[in-house]
Amino acid sequence: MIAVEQKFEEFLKSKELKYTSERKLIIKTIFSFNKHFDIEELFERLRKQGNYVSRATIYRTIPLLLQSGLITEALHCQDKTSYENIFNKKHHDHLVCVRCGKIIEFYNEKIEKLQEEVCRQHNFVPIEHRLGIKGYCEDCYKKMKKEGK
Amino acid sequence: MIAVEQKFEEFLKSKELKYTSERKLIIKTIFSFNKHFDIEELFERLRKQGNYVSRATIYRTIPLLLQSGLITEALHCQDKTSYENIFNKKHHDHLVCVRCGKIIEFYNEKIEKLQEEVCRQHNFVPIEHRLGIKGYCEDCYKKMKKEGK
DNA sequence: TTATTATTGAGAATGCGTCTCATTATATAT
DNA sequence: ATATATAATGAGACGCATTCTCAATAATAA
Repeated sequence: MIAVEQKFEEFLKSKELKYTSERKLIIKTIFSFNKHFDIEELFERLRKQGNYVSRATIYRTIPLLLQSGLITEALHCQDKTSYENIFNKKHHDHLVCVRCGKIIEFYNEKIEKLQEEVCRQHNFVPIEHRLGIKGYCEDCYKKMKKEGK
Repeated sequence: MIAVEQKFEEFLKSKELKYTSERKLIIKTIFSFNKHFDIEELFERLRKQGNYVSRATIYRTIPLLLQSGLITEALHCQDKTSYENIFNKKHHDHLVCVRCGKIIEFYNEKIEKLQEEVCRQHNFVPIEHRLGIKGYCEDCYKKMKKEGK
């Protein structure tokens, strides 16, 4: 069993919850993605593999994965909620292109440190943060200039 | 007429849209708030003032206020979308207490500069950014410790 | 194996937000 | 002022993501 499955199983056990076959399928499928995903994509991918898992079950499993720290809610790019695999991934923030939807991940140590400082100044105990910068990626910016917009 | 109303009227004029009595009521009401608000709160506040404006109209007015730069979408704290008055307000980011919902606004020049640098490194042209740090405010942290959690 | 309890799937229910359309209000030109 | 063109409104239907209900089933521990 791969590490992420083990971690999820341990999490469930600690809460006296059951590691069902549906939950196994869900976690395996999510971690075979390399990117962000939404509920419908996950549902479809499972179905195409021949593993039907009801939407209700998927919706019920997501909060468990969030709590166990294996996934996190991604930026609300358009309208639908999407998630991101963060198991064994270093924390990072995002540049989101508003034109093509491309997501560039970045990490800046200095920004992280400054955030800690801000929290200290306000006697605030941080749990997590989210920094998203919306704008135009290089390609889209060039295209826009060509189109004279 | 106060400045914010004038700015909204000018915005509408520039788009050949009409400055209706409903839009006047909406903007007056929003700017009599000092804080963040959601659609339902706005609807209720208008109704209690004796100014019924349909939800449809409120929903149709919000994008205009966003476009005109008078309000901005706030962090998705719980589940529902909320907005924030930003007319004549300096940009700021947020500390959000996950226990009591308190929002602390902050501004850090160094963080802003570093973000610009990150964008430059990725040839990314920023439009806007959102930094939200979730955690526990001073009071809630103390209460939690007392309760031994 | 049995008992206990959590989990599942189907579909109903909820709730936010959008759309439709007939009626009304606004802005502009006359 | 009045007429004209067009945008805006409200009511309620609608769409869609998410949650809930409940009877049947599966997982765990004794």
